Amino acid sequence: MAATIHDVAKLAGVNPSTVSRVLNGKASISEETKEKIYAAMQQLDYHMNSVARSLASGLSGAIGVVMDAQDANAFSNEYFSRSLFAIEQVAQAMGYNVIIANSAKRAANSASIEDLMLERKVDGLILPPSTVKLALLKKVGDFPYVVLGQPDIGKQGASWVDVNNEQGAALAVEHFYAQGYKHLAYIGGDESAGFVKRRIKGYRGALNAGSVAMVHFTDGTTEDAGYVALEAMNTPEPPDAFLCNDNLTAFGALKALKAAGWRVPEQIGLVVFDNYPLAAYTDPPLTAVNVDTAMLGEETARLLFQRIERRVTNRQTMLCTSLIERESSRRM
Amino acid sequence: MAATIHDVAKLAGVNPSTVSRVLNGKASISEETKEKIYAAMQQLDYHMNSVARSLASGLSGAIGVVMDAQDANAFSNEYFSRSLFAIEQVAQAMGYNVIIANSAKRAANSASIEDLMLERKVDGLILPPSTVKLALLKKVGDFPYVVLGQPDIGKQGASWVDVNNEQGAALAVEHFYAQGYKHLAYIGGDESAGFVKRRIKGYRGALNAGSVAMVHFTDGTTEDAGYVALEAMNTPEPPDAFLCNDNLTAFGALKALKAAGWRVPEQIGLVVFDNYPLAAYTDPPLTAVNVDTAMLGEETARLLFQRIERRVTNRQTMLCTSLIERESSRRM
DNA sequence: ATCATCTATGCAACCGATTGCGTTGATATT
DNA sequence: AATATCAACGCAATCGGTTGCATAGATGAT
Repeated sequence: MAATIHDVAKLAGVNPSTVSRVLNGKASISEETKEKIYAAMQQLDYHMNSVARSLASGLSGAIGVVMDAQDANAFSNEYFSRSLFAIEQVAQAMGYNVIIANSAKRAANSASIEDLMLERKVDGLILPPSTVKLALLKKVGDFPYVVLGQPDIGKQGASWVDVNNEQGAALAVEHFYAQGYKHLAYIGGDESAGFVKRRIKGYRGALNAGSVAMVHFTDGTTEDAGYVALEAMNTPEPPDAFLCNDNLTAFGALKALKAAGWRVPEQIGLVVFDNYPLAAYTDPPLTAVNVDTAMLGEETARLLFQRIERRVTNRQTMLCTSLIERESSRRM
Repeated sequence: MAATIHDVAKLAGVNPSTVSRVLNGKASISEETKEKIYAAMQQLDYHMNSVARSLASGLSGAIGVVMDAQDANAFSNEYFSRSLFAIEQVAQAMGYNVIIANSAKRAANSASIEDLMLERKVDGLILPPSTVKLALLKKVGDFPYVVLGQPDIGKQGASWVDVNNEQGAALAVEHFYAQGYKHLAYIGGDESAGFVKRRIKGYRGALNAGSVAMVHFTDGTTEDAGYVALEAMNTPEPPDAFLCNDNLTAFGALKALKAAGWRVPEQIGLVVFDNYPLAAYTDPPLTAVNVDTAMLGEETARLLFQRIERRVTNRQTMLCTSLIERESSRRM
């Protein structure tokens, strides 16, 4: 068996509690005693049993990150992955572990998500907006959690961090006008999603007076995006620019438009939400509303740790987007 | 405070150990007593304290998945993400949690990875090939772990699960020949990576007798892939088909080739390793050597759990690839 | 009727830390 | 010199389960 705090104490000729104090730097311990204890730990190759510590301290030393990926493809969602990376960075710096859990495919019970909290496996939770409406949060009480994304509904006063979708959409609209596009359209996404609604709100709000807001929802697939884009072009007053809800949409629209003989960006401008790595390598490269996902994850994790330490009250944070201009919307 | 096993026992009028037995279904307990205990648990809204259980049982109930992402972009690596999704699925079905850890950006010490094991935070570890050479594994002893990917070096007898890269490359070569391409080239990747070496080995082995194996390494960027591809075309005997090491390479090569006036697939065939979701939406769509990443993750997790339960000895598994034929290599 | 078996449950040690309280000796205060 | 203060460390309870051993009662075998 591995050495325990008792073994170390015996070898160093002190009480286990003294070893514990050295380990945690709590009370005042003489240099001499510390030396002996460190030497003993070294000799026995001592490593803390974090489980025992958790039991005694009441803290698990882990946070849970919940996602709601319907399938492997959704999981691989760049947006989430990149945030997760940042979250892990922050957690590791804080000495915390990150436990991931998928709420979507739970075997008939999202209970296991709650159990992360109820069975004290984590000290805090990062949740996707979709889970906020669940019974889950009723049980949360004042358990520390932060929503990664603005919840559509749910109790007021929840902590969340999100990108400013309205601002991002407005940024794209302004860019379109600046480049001489006049008849804009929003394409892609699902009306029921809150972030889509907010983008459309920002898009509408930034339109010139008198403009008609065209919005074309899709089923989210690349194929449907292409189909819907062409359909939009086949109207009395076709748009000359598309703000694409996501990268799959942009890929589909771009492909279909080119195949139908439209020239991008000369005839039609394209801007996509989220600067997916490959956005720079399409033909032409896509102008993108950039979401700093690393920052998003970082802020979310930071806020969660502040909540865990009870240092702050609940709060909501929105991160501004920026525009990365590429060929797909360069007309001037 | 939340209810404990003692509270439940008192309310049910039994001994805590009896409650524990009911909880774990261990010994024989009368239906009558069970009823009383379940009722008490219900009434008190009892939830197991998994930390206490871990301490007593010596099992953490979690596995660790280590990755070595150098940056956020690498982390978002589809390949890894999709496997991770499958791993989480299997773990959740087994009642285990998944702790993720990034070995690359650890604050000056990969020690925190070891600590997952040494501090008993996890019962098993899924490691990337790169970590196998670390001092880490020296400390592993018989601690259960599985490498996700064939290690380049490291002690013999390690457990790993990987896709059969040689077979995949051979599959692509055979396909090229079947489609009438004659002068093949491998492009992309880094010579030092073991999986690249294995792909090239498979590629070479499948070439027709007398063929010259052309291999062009890149720095992994899309830009360099394009540059290198054009350079390859600008030789006395240019290739008429490229087997691309990864999707960024394929994107870069495709873009550069088209820009230089080459027609794909008529003049030049393209096959890419790994069926990245967007591979189907390039122009033309890319033929891909398909890696079943979900299966990869699933097998890896399964093997780990078998190792944890000491039910199997170490073993190595290779998954075969399949070819998804699309336009980029359709000449016939 | 006696003894072996078995079922159902209690008892208490244990897992490996943390921590409030108490004690001891040394230094500082007046 | 007597007392207050404080640094340094020991003691033992505690966190919430698990589990080997013991035991009482019920059942079965001979």
